[in-house]
Amino acid sequence: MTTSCCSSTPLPILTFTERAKSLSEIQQAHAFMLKTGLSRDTFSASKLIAYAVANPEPKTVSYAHSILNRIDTPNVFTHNSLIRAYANSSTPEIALTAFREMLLGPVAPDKYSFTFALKACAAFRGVEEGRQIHGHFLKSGLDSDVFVENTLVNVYARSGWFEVARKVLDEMPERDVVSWNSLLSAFVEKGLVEEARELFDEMEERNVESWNFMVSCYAAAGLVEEARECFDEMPVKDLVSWNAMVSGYARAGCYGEALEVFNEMLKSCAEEPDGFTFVSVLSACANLGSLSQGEWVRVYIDKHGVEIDGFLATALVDMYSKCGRIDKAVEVFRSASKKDVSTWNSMITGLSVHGLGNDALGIFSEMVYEGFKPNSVTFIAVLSACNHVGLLDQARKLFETMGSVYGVEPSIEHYGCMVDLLGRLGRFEEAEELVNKVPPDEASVLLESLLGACKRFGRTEQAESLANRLLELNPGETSGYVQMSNLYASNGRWDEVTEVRRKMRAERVNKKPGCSMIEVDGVVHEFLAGEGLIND
DNA sequence: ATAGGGTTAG
Repeated sequence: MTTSCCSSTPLPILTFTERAKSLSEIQQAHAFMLKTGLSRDTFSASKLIAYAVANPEPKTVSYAHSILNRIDTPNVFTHNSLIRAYANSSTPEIALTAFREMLLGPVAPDKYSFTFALKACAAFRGVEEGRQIHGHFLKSGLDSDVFVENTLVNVYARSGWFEVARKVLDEMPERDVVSWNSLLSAFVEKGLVEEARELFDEMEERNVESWNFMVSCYAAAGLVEEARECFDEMPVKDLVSWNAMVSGYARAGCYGEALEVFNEMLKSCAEEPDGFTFVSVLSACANLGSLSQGEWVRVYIDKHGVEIDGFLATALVDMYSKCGRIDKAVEVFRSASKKDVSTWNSMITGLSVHGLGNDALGIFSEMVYEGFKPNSVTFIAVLSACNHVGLLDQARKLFETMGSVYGVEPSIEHYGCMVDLLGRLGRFEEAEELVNKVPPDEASVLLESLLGACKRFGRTEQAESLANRLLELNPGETSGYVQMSNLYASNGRWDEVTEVRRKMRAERVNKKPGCSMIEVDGVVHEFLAGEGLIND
C-alpha cells in the first residue's frame, strides 16, 4: 500500500481518496478510515462514494452503496451521489433501490435526487417507474425544474410514450434546447425519420447536437443524400458531425464517398479525426480492397499518436485481412495494446478465410487462455475455420462445448457450419441428425447445404427427398423448385424438369434474376441472370 | 459539493 500520504490527520487520507485511480486504492483508503473511525464520517465517506460516481461500474457502485449504509448521518449529497452512480452504471435499475432507501430515511429528496432517479428510468426504459417518480415529484412540493422535466421528457420518449413526452414538453413553464433534444434523440433512437424531421423543423432552438441527431438519423436509415444535405446546411460542425457523415456513407456502402468526406475533413482542418473517424474510413478501405489508402490511415494513426483501442485494432485487422495482407493483420493484432472480443473475432475470421484454420484455432485457444469470453460470432469464425480445413473432430468438440462450457447456445449459423462440414466429408447421417434438431422453419438453409453435398457425392435419391422437403417447407419460394429442376436436368430427366416448371408456374413462383455489376474503364456493366427477364 | 439531452465505431 502506498501509505506515504497517510498520517494521523484526516486530510492526507482524503487527498489520497480523491486521487485514487483504482477500486483497490479506494478499498485501502476505506480500510484506513475503518481503523481510525473516519469511515462513519459523512464527509470522508462522500469522498469514497465520489470514486463510484466517476467510475460507475456495478462492482464499484455496490461497494459505495455498502459504505453509504454505514454512515451515521447520510445527507442529501451522499444519497444523490449513489443514485447518480447507479443511474450511470450498467445496472441503472438499482438506482431506484437507492432512491427508495432515501425515501424511507430521514433525508428528503431534492431536485437532484429526482433528476438522477429519472435518468435511471430513462436508461432502462422504466416508464412505469418514471411515472411514479413523476407523481412523487408533483406531490413533493418542489418547484418545477427544467432539469427534472427534461429528464422526464426523455423517460417517456425513450419508452415510446411520445404523446406523453410531448405533453410534458408543451406544458413546461420554460423550455431550453435540451428539452427539444430529449424528444428528438428518442425519435432518432427509434429510427422515426419523419417524426424527427417534423420536430426538428418545429424546434424553437437548435444546437450542433440537434443537427448531429438529424444527420445520424438520416444516415442510420441509409438516406445518405438527406444526411448530406443536412450536413451541408448545418451552421456549425464538430467532430461528431464529420464522423456521422463518414460512417453514414461507409455503412450505406458508399465507400468512395466516405473517403471523399474524410479528405474534405482533412483539407478543411476544422477537426482532427479520431478513432471513430478511422474505424469508418478503414471499413471503407477494407470493402474497397484499397490497401494503399488503408496503409495511409495506419501511418497517420502512428504519426499522430492516436490510441489504438479495441475498435481500432479490430478495424485495422479487418482492413488488412480483407485486402489480402493476413501477415500485416497478424502484425497489427500482435502489437495492439488493447483488444476486445471483436478484435479476437476479426483475427480468427481473417485467418479462417485465408485458409489458415489451424492458426485460427490457435488464436481461439489464446483468446480463452487470456480470459476473453467467446461470443456467437467467435464460434461462427472457429467453426468455419474447421470447415475450411476439414477439422471434423475439433468442430464437433467446439459445437458441443460452445453451449455447455462457454454459455453460447448454437444458432442456425452454427448448425450451418456443422452441416456444411459434415456434408463435405460425406457424413450424411450425422448431418441429417443435426438438421432434424432445428425448428423446421429455420431448416431450409441447412437442407440446401446438405442437398449440395448430396449432389457432389452423387446421392441423387437423398437429394431428391431433400428437395422435396425444401419444397414442402416453403412452396412459395424458388429454391426448392430450382434445386429439383437442376437435379433432374443434370440427370437428363427432361420430362420431370418440365413438370417442376409447370408446378412453379401454377404456384406463381418466379425466380428473381440475379444481378451483378462490374466497373471496367469507368463504365458500369450490369448483368442479369434469368430467362427472358432482361427486357422485362 | 452533485444536475438534464449527448449524437459518431468493427
